[in-house]
Amino acid sequence: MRNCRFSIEQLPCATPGRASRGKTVLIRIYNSLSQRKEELQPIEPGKLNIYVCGITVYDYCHLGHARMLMAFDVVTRYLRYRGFEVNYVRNITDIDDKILSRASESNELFSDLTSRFIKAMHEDEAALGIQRPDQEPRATAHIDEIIAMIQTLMDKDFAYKAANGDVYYAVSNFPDYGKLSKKKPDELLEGARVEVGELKKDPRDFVLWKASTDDGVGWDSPWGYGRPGWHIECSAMSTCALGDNFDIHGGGTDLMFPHHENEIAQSEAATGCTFANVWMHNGPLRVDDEKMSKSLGNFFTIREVLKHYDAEVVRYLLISSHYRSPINYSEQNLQHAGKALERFYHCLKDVDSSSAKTLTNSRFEKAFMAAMDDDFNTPEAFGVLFELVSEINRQKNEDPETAAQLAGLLRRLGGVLGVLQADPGEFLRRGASAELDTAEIDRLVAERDQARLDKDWARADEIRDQLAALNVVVEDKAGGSSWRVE
RNA sequence: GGCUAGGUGGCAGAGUGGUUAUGCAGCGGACUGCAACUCCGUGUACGCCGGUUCGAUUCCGACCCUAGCCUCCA
Repeated sequence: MRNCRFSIEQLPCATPGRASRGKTVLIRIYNSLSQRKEELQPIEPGKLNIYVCGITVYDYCHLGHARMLMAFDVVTRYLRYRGFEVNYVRNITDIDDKILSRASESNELFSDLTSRFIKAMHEDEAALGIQRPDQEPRATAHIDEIIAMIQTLMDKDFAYKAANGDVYYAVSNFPDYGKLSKKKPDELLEGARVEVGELKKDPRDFVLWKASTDDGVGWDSPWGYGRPGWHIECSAMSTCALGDNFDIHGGGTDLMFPHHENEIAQSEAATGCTFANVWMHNGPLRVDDEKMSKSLGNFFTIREVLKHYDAEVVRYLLISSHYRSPINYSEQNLQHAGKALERFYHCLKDVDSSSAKTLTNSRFEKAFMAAMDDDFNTPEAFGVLFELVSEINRQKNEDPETAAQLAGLLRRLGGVLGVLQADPGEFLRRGASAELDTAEIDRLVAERDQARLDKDWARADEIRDQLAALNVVVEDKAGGSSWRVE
């Protein structure tokens, strides 16, 4: 059974699509920290501060990144649709060992390398229809805040300088360490794979400031020239952007330990406040049922995938499973995703909703919200949208006006999830390759229509076969045939 | 080994203490010149073994299996 982790419990006077500023909003929380479903936490009316661990920009974004970006894209889109004023912050880690080694390989400034990949990331996001965060802080722009936080930790005896110049966090001084990932101190100490360095006082300790060696990249600090550790960057950037305490902290489930655990340790030790109220972790992405990795040869970047598959199909695949479940990226699942979208677009194609009255308070919209309120249950929400498709098809002939309104609703709710915004005819013809002579196809289809009017079935079938050889399928309709690519 | 999360019909994927998920595929029907497309209808499911219960896929316990994390990782 799937536990409810995060559910919008109550939103008085919530007029869908309209801001409900100033209303009292309660969020039911059942997250990794509290493990209590009943716990209700009021949040600042109408406002939600979200911080998500972003990307370390040393290469093109891959499908795993897309999964994370998509999960929180849907979260923020839905919360906004529900009337929340969302402040979505997602950082960029632009200083890191991997970045430095890549820069040295390609013989360029590390900042040039990160600039390139940040630009690429923005392109990939846009291609997938992912809305940009409200703030996108970069680690290198927050060195002062990072140093200040480390200094605070030093002052409070939560950090110490080691013999080699590195500064470490003293885990043993933070009693709650492990509360997020539910690890007990002795388990961590016993873990055979935790390195026992002479520099660390405790094997669980982690680096806050790395003394810089000979690569030349670094900043001056009270502990000497160096650069920040990864974990402290997120603590400093989130606090700087959203304050000591904020509503939701997100990221991939693989970051829960040690990254998010360390963030809690750093921030709560430094500020004395509860760090994030809710922790949301998106599940992993797998490829053909295996972990995606370069060594397995199943590693895909977003831009590679989008060369072969439609962005909306990829989006549908990524959000048709629950955000916490693993997703399996495979050819077969992509095809299923494409088929599902075709069903929606076929429905929309036949009904013109452009001039229809906006439908409010529909039972479909209520069901949609009920699904999404319950921890962003996108699979169930899509189930509701498919029911809506059935209803539209039923009403199409009986009550076109109602059908048009329902189609408008379908588009509007699809928009909340970032899908169903394309022109239906255009979507259904996507995949038409450049070699196809569309004018010639149009001519053949028209000729076949005439042959059918003349009841020249032999000629009509001949043309149909001819088109089929080009992978073109004709669809006969009352007012003339259309075609699409198989 | 430790921790965490799972095991649902041919596939994908929700959910529930007794009542339809949904999509794809299959089957039946409508439509069609015949088809295709589309639409409508339709199912064989809840890892194994115990327990609680009037009743469990749903709660509890044991077991088996899988994945993630424990090292950089979204």
